[in-house]
Amino acid sequence: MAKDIAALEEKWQKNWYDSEQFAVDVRSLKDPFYILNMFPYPSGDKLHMGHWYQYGLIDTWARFQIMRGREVFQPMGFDAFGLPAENFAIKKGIHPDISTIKNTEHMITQMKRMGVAYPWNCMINTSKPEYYKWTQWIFLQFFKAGLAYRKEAPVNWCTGCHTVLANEQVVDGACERCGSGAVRKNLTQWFLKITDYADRLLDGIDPLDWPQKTKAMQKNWIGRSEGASINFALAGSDEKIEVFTTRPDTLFGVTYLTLAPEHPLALKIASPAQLGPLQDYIKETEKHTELERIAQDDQKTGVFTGAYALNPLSGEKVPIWVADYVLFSYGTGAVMAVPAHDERDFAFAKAHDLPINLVIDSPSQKLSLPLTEAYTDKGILINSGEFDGLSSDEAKKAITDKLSEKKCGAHKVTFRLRDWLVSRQRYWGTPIPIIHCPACGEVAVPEEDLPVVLPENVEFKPTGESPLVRCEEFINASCPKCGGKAKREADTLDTFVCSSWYFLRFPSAHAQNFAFEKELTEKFLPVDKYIGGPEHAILHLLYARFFTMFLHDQKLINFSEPFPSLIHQGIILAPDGQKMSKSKGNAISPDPYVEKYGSDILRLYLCFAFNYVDGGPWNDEGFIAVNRFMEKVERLFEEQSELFSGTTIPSMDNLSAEDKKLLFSAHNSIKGATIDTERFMFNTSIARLMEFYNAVTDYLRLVPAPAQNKNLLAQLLTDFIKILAPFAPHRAEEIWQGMGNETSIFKFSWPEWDEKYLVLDEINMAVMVNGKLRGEITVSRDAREDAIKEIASAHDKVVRQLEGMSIVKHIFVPGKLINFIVKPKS
RNA sequence: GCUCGGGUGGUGAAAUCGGUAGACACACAGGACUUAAAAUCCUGUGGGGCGUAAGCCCCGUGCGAGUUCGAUUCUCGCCCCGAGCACCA
Repeated sequence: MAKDIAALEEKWQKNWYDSEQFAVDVRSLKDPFYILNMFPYPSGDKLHMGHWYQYGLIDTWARFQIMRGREVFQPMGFDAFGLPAENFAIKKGIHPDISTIKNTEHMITQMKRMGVAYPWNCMINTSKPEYYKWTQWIFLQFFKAGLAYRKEAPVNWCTGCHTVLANEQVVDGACERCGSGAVRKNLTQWFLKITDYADRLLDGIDPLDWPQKTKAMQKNWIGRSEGASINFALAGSDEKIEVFTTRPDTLFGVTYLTLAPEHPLALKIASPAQLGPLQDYIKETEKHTELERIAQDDQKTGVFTGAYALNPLSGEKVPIWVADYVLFSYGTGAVMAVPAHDERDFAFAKAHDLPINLVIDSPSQKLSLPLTEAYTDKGILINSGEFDGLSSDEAKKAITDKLSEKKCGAHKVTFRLRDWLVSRQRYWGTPIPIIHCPACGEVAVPEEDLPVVLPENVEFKPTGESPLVRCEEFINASCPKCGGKAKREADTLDTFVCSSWYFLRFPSAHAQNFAFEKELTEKFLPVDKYIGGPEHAILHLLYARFFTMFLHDQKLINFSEPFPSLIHQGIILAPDGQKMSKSKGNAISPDPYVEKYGSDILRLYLCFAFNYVDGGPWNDEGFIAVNRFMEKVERLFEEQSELFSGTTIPSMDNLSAEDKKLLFSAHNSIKGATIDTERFMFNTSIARLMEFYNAVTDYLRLVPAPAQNKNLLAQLLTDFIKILAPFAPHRAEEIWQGMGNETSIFKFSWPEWDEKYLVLDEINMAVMVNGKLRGEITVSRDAREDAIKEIASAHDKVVRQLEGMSIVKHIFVPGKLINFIVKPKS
């Protein structure tokens, strides 16, 4: 059996791919329906269960859309640059270019074994010069627009991967890839100015048809806070310290200022006596990884600078401290500390014996010094001069206005989002197309010289310095401006840059002269339905939106959101309910199941056993169920094979009661499967299909052969197999061919249901007494309320319930129920 | 700590503009076919109680309240699980 299935599936794969049935001629499509799966990175050489779940079931959805008459475009490519692919190559001891080619080829073979309907003619690979040439080109557009810049900044350095990381790639203070601790280093790096788009990225979220959670995560990541920037004058100097606060209402409660260790004024303002300890402290904080800083989060360390600042409104003189609980990269890198009304400031003040002044009174609890904890809620101002008695909200505005008036502060909005660090000190990535000239500075590589090709013969093991630095023929160049001796930028681009525009490339996958052809791109995009894992909720989805907005502003495309509609597939867990992982040894490989049962059965199982967006633990028993169903279906079509020759379109007059019942079930199933498949409810779609099957076999069993309506059966079984087709494409093609058809079932359209067959002559209605179900009655479809009331009140059980009771009123829901409200007779 | 999900039979799960909870399966039990088993087909299957039986009654969607003729669905409070964020001033 197993062998036959393998041969059967291979036959149809050959059929589809040899005839290029699913290839797309992008120019001939009029109204394309763009279904996009997040593309895989070839960090391994095999498709895992997650790939099957995503690509297999979305292919089912795509085939369904094809049969519904849509001009489906469901392309596939490979996100081949980047650390995962490079680390794989290092582990195997081969060049990443070779391992990438091998891995992608193997993955394509496996996808074909899955039987996906991809337009292979539109495939892309981000590590090929024909692609990364345009990644470089887009980078240069950012550069020319002033949105790609290089600066020295404290950055996250991964000690394991020997490269800097983006903020988004640091998870719990560690590298999201290798888990090594990230240390802070001051380095000169390339950034993309995503912060310029913070407002638009935030405002664009609400209208998106995305999972609620993903939208919330992205909003939190962008993290808009409203407050004020306030200037504190340095006592005895012209110097000013700017702080950001969301609580200007607590300004009179400031008892000290705190600077981040990296703050440029920190050492500058230090008194001679404090300079030594301060330098030691700053050096000490640099050594710690983010991980260590988080671990010691209760102990608030810091050192006094010896300098003082003046409160702009109260004129009070407060000490200035340096502490590493203040982040240099957020706000202004300096905060006004209000220990009475901020937990962190409170902890710091306690630890270093700094004064605590109460300036907000709680409306609900009595506050008095000494406080046992900070009171961080809003309240009424006290000890705040002219602002006493105002509420926090009123005071925020009043104090900010006053500061603006005195020109020492202003209303300000700050974002949590930082600029995106895109340079990496690793080999396997897109070279940054910049030349450093001693005379001209950073110069863009001229467009006609693109791509800047990644050299092959490079010792690429990570050392902390870009491997390209040591590649003489690469690094040495002449300045495009002055022609003088210059050096190329040796860093490569983060792989997330490659994937921030790939969706634009697919319709013009092989274009030589453009990153993407404007007309085609605008015809295909934005993507109609985007599918991928929830792990990209922030990183990729945020970057891609940023790129799209930028390219829109450059007038290169006419839309600014790439993915108006997105869903995340769930995660298939190991049978123990844990995440599948190689290290835990609990991973279920799809391969043995494909070998034993075939790819359609694996696909069917994944469709039927889970709610698509939830996923869940794998279990073998459900697998047997779908295999059994498939075999029953094949047997049914074999037994009924004579139906498909010699029958004609059924007459819908003179149908027997059984015929009508069958027709009802069939159309009910068609309707359910259509609606449910459209909304990714594959499990219930298959349940409807099983009901359809059960209705047919009940009919065959209960209606004597001579009375069976052959024409009707033939018609309905034809509908049935078409519904099955997207879920079990190979097996359905085989059955379809067995029915005498010569062209692929996917060239035929999905069946339509007719509401008129869903209207029954008689309907069941619930009968309730005081809201409790007491019985069921069968009434004629067009029975009137009073007639139904009469029948219902005559029902045995109702009669019993009505004993000694009088009916107060009744609730009637047409077609559903009648509910009698009764009370004891007085 | 904050944000967002979720909690329904022995199991995977259905059903929420409030309207007959548990569709469709798995597993299990009984039966048919078979020398036997497998496969297949039929019947039953939320829990509890009463009854020889047909049947009847009560309880039931994490827990406790509330709104309603009626709540898995809405509101409030709580418990538990998952995911994400986390010194963001």
